[in-house]
Amino acid sequence: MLLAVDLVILTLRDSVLNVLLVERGIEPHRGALALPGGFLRDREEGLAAAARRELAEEAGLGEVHLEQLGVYGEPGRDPRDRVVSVAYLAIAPRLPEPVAGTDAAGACWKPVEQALSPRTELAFDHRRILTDGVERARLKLEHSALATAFCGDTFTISELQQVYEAVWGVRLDPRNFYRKVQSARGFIVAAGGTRQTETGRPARLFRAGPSQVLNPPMSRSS
Amino acid sequence: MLLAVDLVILTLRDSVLNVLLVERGIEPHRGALALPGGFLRDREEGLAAAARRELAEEAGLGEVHLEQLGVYGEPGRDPRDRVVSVAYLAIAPRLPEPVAGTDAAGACWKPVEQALSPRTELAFDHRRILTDGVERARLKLEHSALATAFCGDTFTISELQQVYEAVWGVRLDPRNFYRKVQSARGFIVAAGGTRQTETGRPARLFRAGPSQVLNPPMSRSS
DNA sequence: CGAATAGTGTCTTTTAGACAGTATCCA
DNA sequence: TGGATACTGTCTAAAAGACACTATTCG
Repeated sequence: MLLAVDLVILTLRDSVLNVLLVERGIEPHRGALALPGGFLRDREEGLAAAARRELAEEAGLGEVHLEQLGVYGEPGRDPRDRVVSVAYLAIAPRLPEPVAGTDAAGACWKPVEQALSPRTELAFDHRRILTDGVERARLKLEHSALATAFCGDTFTISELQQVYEAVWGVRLDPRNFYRKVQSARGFIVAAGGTRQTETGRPARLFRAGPSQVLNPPMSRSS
Repeated sequence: MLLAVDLVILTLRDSVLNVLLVERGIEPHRGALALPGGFLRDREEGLAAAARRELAEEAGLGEVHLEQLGVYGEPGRDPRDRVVSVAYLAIAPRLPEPVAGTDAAGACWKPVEQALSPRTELAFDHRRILTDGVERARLKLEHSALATAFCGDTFTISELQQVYEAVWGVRLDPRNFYRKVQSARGFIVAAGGTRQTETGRPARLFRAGPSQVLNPPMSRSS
């Protein structure tokens, strides 16, 4: 019996939700796309530690949001052996460019919609894992401060709004959104200073607040 | 490396949230209380299947709500060997009496509050698993039809209200609760007939509706 | 009848959502 | 100045919450 760790790493690129995928170089499913991951390295490695290691090795990512997604261990999911995989969900802020200093050469960001389309072949049960990961992210946006994990250290409110719009696939009213995130206590706190965009009035900067749970929660409509 | 399954089995007894615990007969933690569970029996047994088997063997429970809670696999959680445990959350309706036809003789229901009090010694990291299971149940009550899993096939609205009050530890207004559960579409449907209580007007019977997700969600206050 | 629980109606306060209007930048 | 985005104010409709009231049972 083998224990593996798989990662659903989500980020925003050009206001579109993307996931990090790697092209498999070995059988089974050689040539197909897969979630980054690997087997537990040694018997004393913790699960979360293994996830952080894979995150660094395969994606070059350090301090990002990481949470357990679930276990996928049905017999037959890997034709070689009985493999039980612990899936983790990672949320990364927008990165300079694809993936710098990556171990797995074939790693690339792909829009989630494209990755989940029937035309894309994903290895093993990674389609299910990715679906569950995206669903988890969508649910947690409503009730937790997860959205800030998609942003850099400081961010504007309209950047935060883009996170919600991209992950949920909806359009939100900027004016109501503005008041809503401000009224959710502890969600965001003013960081001081402003950020200039291409055009228009500069926006004030904020950073993630102390609260992990959102009260009141965000609404998916309007 | 060993793979185990542990169960957080919750039910209501006398309007109090209870969890099923077994007294350990072997080392380590001999004599301490623990969540029911065990190792995967053979290499081809699925995880959910193993959870269902343990549910039947250790608690005599058949068709109950069962969902994955998480993986607990930090090195050192079991002094014998590296054990990775997949925790499942099970919700059972109120049962005739303790546990009939049980394999583990020492199985008993215990109020969750008591089980989590500092005076009770739980084996391994089962205190954490139980805490997570109760927290999951509390969260899911708001947005899903999980509450009906605590009730029998048919139930009255005040029985359903007792579930919320016990799990959340709050008092709810019966009149507003009544309208609330009725207005959440697909939550409960009339089953026909009434149930007589000790005193007062007989209550109409309902059964679980088709919806798993509650819209609008239930509120924890008032 | 009174006590107790079931179920309905209605009022008030709060919140969500729509949207007009002002502020501050760039070209 | 116009155009764009940031931010504020205000109105309306919907929902949450408080609570009076009627209905039906038992003793």
